[in-house]
Amino acid sequence: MPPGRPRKFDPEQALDSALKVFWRKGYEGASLSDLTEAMGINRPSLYAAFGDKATLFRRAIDRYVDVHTAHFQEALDQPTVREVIETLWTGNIALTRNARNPRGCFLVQGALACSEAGEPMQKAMAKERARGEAMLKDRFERAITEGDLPDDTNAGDLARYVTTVSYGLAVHAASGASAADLKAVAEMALRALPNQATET
Amino acid sequence: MPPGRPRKFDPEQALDSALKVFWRKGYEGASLSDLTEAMGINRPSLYAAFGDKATLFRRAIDRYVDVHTAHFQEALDQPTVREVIETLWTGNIALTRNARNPRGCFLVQGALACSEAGEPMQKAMAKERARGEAMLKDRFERAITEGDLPDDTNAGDLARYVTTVSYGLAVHAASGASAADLKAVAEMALRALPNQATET
DNA sequence: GACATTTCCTACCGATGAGTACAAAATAGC
DNA sequence: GCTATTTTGTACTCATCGGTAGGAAATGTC
Repeated sequence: MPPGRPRKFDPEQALDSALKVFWRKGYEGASLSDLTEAMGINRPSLYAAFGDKATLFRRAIDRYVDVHTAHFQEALDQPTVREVIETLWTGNIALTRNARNPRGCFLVQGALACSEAGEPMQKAMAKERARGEAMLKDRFERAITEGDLPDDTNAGDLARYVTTVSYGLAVHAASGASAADLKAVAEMALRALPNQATET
Repeated sequence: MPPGRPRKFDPEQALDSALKVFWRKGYEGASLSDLTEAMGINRPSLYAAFGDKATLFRRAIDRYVDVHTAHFQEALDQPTVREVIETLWTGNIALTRNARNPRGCFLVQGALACSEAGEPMQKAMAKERARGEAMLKDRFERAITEGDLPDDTNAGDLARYVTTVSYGLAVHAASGASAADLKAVAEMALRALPNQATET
């Protein structure tokens, strides 16, 4: 144990609490009072442990990606494109409708529209979303070489389509759509895949 | 002309300016100073003409629906379901990427995540989105009776799919995706429609 | 020109925003 | 027990938030 008074809170738990506040209220809608209350710590402790509000938000982004998007890698590891996308959307629905978390996707609603002060956060969220899309694109390019997708498939367009549906599902989830409703959308959206047209 | 000092601004123009601020920054990200500056009026004039910030926001919603979603009715009037959806998505892309307006869809990003103070606005936006979806559902039910859609089509699911893609396109547009990119997504998304599977 | 009416403008209000100063409290090492 | 070190808690800072008071200015009516 290092010298000095021991801290009375677990930084990881506190970060999880902060993430939930940002997730529900967005970067600008979350006040420091909201954050400290949810984290169970006082203001100076927050600043000592996490820096300012912007830094805390960035930490929350990383935490979200680490903890709540594990299904993303699981999806990429699926053997077929159809399973990749099915796993992703199913995981998205489970995530955005998980009763233990705020509704919707943090990366979509955390800082979609905001004032100048929030623009760096807006960009950070967009960058993170783009990173996910790029990973999908890579996965689909591999599928083309493997013969799992037709040679003339545009992997970038397909990846963008998949993220488009993901984001749309997230908006619906934020407004309270049920998991069953979202599931029906995902099933329908799967029909757009190349080589999947006549399977249903 | 009524008695009293004449107002020096056009309320409709001022409302358009306020809408753009809300559109870009969201309900909570838009300050009264942002609003009055963009509207070219001072604070008491704003309050006299529009009431408080919440009322102004609601007026902005109505204005948005009236002015910027005209393509929605045009889409509903199309003879076939495919054309309905094509017109809708094409119009959405044109709207959310119009250089004269903020990027993205006001109804999606205006109040997706916010503090308690913004919750009534959040609900108002969701209600407006749901209204659009309900109109699509009605249109698709009509298409079923007309034989334009298979009898076993679930009109509600289809409408939700269409709005899901719309919202996803809006998120992409807000992050700066090009119209061409979005158009490619819309084309792909059309492949999910019943009876459209093998047409491409 | 006097009056009623409406808008405009400056200057303010209390509340809350993010961020911090400073001292008391709690530990480790000696 | 004493010192060095770190965290905690209270109480503050200043800027900005949404909203308003009150008087000057600009019109129509008489």
